[in-house]
Formats: sequence, C-alpha cells, structure tokens
Amino acid sequence: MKSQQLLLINEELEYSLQLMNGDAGDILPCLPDASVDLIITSPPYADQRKNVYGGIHADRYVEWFVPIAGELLRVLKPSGSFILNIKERVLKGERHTYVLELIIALRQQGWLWTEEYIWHKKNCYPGKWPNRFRDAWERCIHFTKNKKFAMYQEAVMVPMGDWRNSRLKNLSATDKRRDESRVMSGFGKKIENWLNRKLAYPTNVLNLATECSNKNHAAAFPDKLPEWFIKLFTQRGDTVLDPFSGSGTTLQVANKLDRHSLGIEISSVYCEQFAVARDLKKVDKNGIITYAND
Amino acid sequence: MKSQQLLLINEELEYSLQLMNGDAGDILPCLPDASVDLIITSPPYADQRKNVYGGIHADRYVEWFVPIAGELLRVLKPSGSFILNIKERVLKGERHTYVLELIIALRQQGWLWTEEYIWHKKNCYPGKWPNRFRDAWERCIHFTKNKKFAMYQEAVMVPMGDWRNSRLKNLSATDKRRDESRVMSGFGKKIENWLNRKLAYPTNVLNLATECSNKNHAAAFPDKLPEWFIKLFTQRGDTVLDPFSGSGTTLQVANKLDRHSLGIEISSVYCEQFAVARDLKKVDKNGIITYAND
DNA sequence: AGCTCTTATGAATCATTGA
DNA sequence: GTCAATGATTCATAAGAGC
Repeated sequence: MKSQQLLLINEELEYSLQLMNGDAGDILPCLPDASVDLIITSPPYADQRKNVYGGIHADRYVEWFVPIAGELLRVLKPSGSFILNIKERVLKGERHTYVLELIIALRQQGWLWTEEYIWHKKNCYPGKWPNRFRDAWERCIHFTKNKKFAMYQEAVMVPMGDWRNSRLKNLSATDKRRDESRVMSGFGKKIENWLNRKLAYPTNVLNLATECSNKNHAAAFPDKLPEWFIKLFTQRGDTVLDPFSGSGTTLQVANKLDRHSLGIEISSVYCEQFAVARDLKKVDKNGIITYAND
Repeated sequence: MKSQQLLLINEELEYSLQLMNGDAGDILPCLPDASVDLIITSPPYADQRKNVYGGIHADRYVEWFVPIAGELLRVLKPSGSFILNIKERVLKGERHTYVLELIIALRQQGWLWTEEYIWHKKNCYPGKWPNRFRDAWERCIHFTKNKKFAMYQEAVMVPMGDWRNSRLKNLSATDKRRDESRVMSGFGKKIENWLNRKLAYPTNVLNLATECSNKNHAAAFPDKLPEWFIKLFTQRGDTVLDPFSGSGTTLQVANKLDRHSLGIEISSVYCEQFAVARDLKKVDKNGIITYAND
C-alpha cells in the first residue's frame, strides 16, 4: 500500500508544478520566450476583491493589463492559446466598457481575437435588482498569436443527444440527396461514421455550475472550466501558465491532467495555502519565492 | 362562429400595426420625438444578406449604424429600452471588432450600455472547423436612455418546480453536460403541471432554438425572442419599433401581445408578403408607402 | 390525446479552386 | 499577389405524419 502511494507521487512528480509569489508584472519578464502552450487565467476584475488585490479602477484596467498581456504574448509559443476569463462589472447602473476596450487594445498589441466562448453559469449568484436580472454568464475570450494554432477538439467531445437513435434507423431522403450532392464515394463511408459515432463536438457555449470547491478564495472558478480548455488546447507534457493563480485551481487541474503548470500569485497567503495542501517545497529562484514539487 | 371571428379581428385592430417600406435612415427622421417604448431589432449583419441589403462592410459598420442609432435615441421615450440583437462574424479567422466598437460609439452618443443578454441558440448551425466550434450564441445588447427605465420583471417569470430535484437523479452524463435550464425552453406542453409551482426570475441568458417559422426571410429570429423582451420592457398599449423588420416577426408578436407596432423594412418584397398575410391596407403617408391595419 | 417516428434545414466557416 | 465563388463539413430542433 505504501509503495503504491509512493509510486503515484512519483508519477505526479514527472510534471512540474510551480507557484511563484509576486506580481505578474514583475515576474513574467523572468520567464523565457515561447515557453508556454496555454495561458488561462481569471484576472482580478476591476475594483473587485479589493481586500486581496490592489483594486484596479475600471477606468485604468486596460492600461494596467496591456503591459502584462505583452509579456504573455512573449512567453506564449506561436501555436499557443490565451484564454481570458473575465466579465465587466456594473458601474453606476451601466456595464463598464473596459473589457471591450481590452480586446481592442490586445489586438493592436498583436493578439488575434480568435473566439469568444461563453461560460453559462447555471447556478449563478442569487439576487434581485430593479433594472437587471442575475448575471449568469462570463466571457472566456480566446486569443492566439497565429491563425493556425494547436487545438485538440476530440479531447472535449460530448455524448450525442437521443435524436441519433431514432434518426439513424432510416436515412431520410433529404440526407441521401445531400450526400449525393457531395463526392460520390463519400456516401457509404458516411453512414458508417454516423452509426459508430456516439460523441459530438461541443459548441462555444459552456454549461457549468459554479461549484467553487475551494471556499478560501473569493472567485475560484470550477475545475471543469480550466479542465475543458486545457484538454482542448494542450497535450500531455505541455506547459500551462496562470499569471493570476488565486487559489490555484488552474495549476491543480493542469497537474492532474499531466501538464506542467506554472502559476503566479501576489497573495502570499494563497500561495502558502496551496503549497501546504500540495506539500510543495519553498525555494528561492532568482529572488522569487517559489513553491515547487521538484 | 363567424361573429366570434369578427370580434377577434376587431380586438386586434385596437392596436395599430404599421410597416413602412424604405430605408431606416430615411424614414426614422419622420417619426416624432419620444414616441416609442421599446426598440427591438436585428440589423443586417456585416457583409451578409447581400442580396437583400447593400451588404455593409464590417469596417464601415459603425459609421453606417451610428446615425441610425442617433435617430433611435430621439424617438425613444426616456423610460424606453433598445434591444440590439447582433453577433460579430468571423473574418480572416478572427472575430471582427465592429460590435465592440459599436457599443463604445453608442455610449459616446448618449446611450447607456445597461446590460448584455445572451441568446443561447440550442440548435445552432452545424459544421466543423479546425480552429473553432459551432457558434451557439448571439448578443442581445440592452441600451437605455436613463438609469431608470421601465422593466416588468414579473411578466417573464419562469415556473420553478421541484421536478428538477427528482429528475437530476436520473440524469445521464449527456444531460448533465448539456443545458438543462428550463428558462424559455420546452414550454407549452404541460402547463397544468406548472400551475402550482412557484415562479422564479430568469437570468440574462436566454435558451431558444432558432425555429424560424417564417421561411421567407433569411434571418428571422424565433418568436420567443422578441416576445420575451416585449413582455419585459413594455405593457399593453405601448409602442414597439423595429427599424429592420425583415419578415416582421417583431411586429407580429407585438401586435399579438396588444402593443402598437411600427416597422421599417427596405425590401418591398418582404413588406408585401407581410401585408398580404396580415391583410393590411397599403397607404401613402407623406410619401412613404405604408402598410397598416387601420 | 398523447405518444413515436420522420423529415427538413438553419444569420456558419474554412480550404480549395479559379479569375 | 489578391479576391471571389464553390464544396465539404455537421447537430439539434420543430413540424408533421402515423399509431
């Protein structure tokens, strides 16, 4: 029993797990160029979580974030992706435009705004206001460096709906016609593919509950969110970076999925909590306090 | 039987239904100030539906729309709302930013960007691409003139039953991953089951299929979409405007819900189709061909 | 009436081909 | 070189038919 456990720990140790304590703006410049396959993060929202972060004002959010994004652009591999989980807050009864401005600014910086995924929070925060309903969605903005990038769609396929069972008994005339309009040879193959297929590709809307397993952090997203993007945009052995780690959800999930994970977190409290829970070693790397598993 | 039918027709006639044939930029200036309670529209998307509209280029979308929005701002009552259903298209592998720029421009014009609702299209267009999944959502951007505006939240409350709890036990993995929110989906079949349930307020995510009952128009949205916003932002006897009527879905729904409805549509073919189906009279109002029910 | 089963198709996007 | 047209790909709904 004991040897099995040791074996498991050794397995995990194959994939490095590092959490650096400090400001993303200070630490990112220390990372090498083109060394990361996926950046996924949920930065502090404007003027929120004031007690933890500095409380960046909405009007200065873009100028605060753009230099950081510049460093992210540098450390990301050409085939890499950057997922930014963010939502504009309401200020004086209005949605603030800093997220829109941020997207435009990042494009000018060289990022490609490839896609915007919607995280539909089914169990969103309760409440009632006279001029709006509960906010049940957040943006997961997908930036890339190039038009072509790494994407492993098969890794996130979902089970098909029941419609398939009844439908495939008889192929409709329309389906046949549609198929015949294609290459002649494709038809027979087609049926076979559909019959054996039980999985379908998802859409750009993610339905996830805000489980928030880690109660210590104010804004932890559910494991499933980073998990989905990590599976979609990386393979085993790739490197995942979260420059605003928070409670470390992204790091933990990446490590569990056999990816190298690298985090930056300004709060030493969160860092210590994460390190203790994972039994990480505290080391000094070029003057940066780092918690690592090797 | 016949008299009943006549009575129904007379009931409908209490609420005016007008469709004006022409360009929104030309016709809107003819409308009086502060005369509309709700504007809801789905303008032509950039470079799409070329056969019908001019095919506005994405790079010129904002400059095309802003003058129209200025007129909309004028004709809307201070307590009114403007719902803009739109989605940016992909151009050269990237999402174009014209919608973001449009929001920023409309704010500078005096609009308040109060909220952004998400229309989650459950049955989105199929397809597979190497760098993106199927697009399953559109924006319904909510602009107002003032922080305080008319909103009748009770009109769109959703039955909330305990069946969810019992059902969740038997949910398959598929169902769990797929959207199970009952908001605006799958209603009308077993209303009696809902009668004794409590009501809950919906969120800012709408789940609707693109049923597109009107096959004549390329881009008709489902009845439920304008219906939801009309109920939410107007009362009986209020006035609803759709400056890009298309097949007239908004007008028809507004009329059915006992609101005065006013539409503008550039295509005389769509106008004629709508007028014939509704038995509207063709009149000339200050040089504008108008189809009306009175 | 209330099921099940059948049928049609939808604001799409990308790679390739041809001008 | 750029730009426009065409083909290939694909899932979930509603409406309608059948029992």
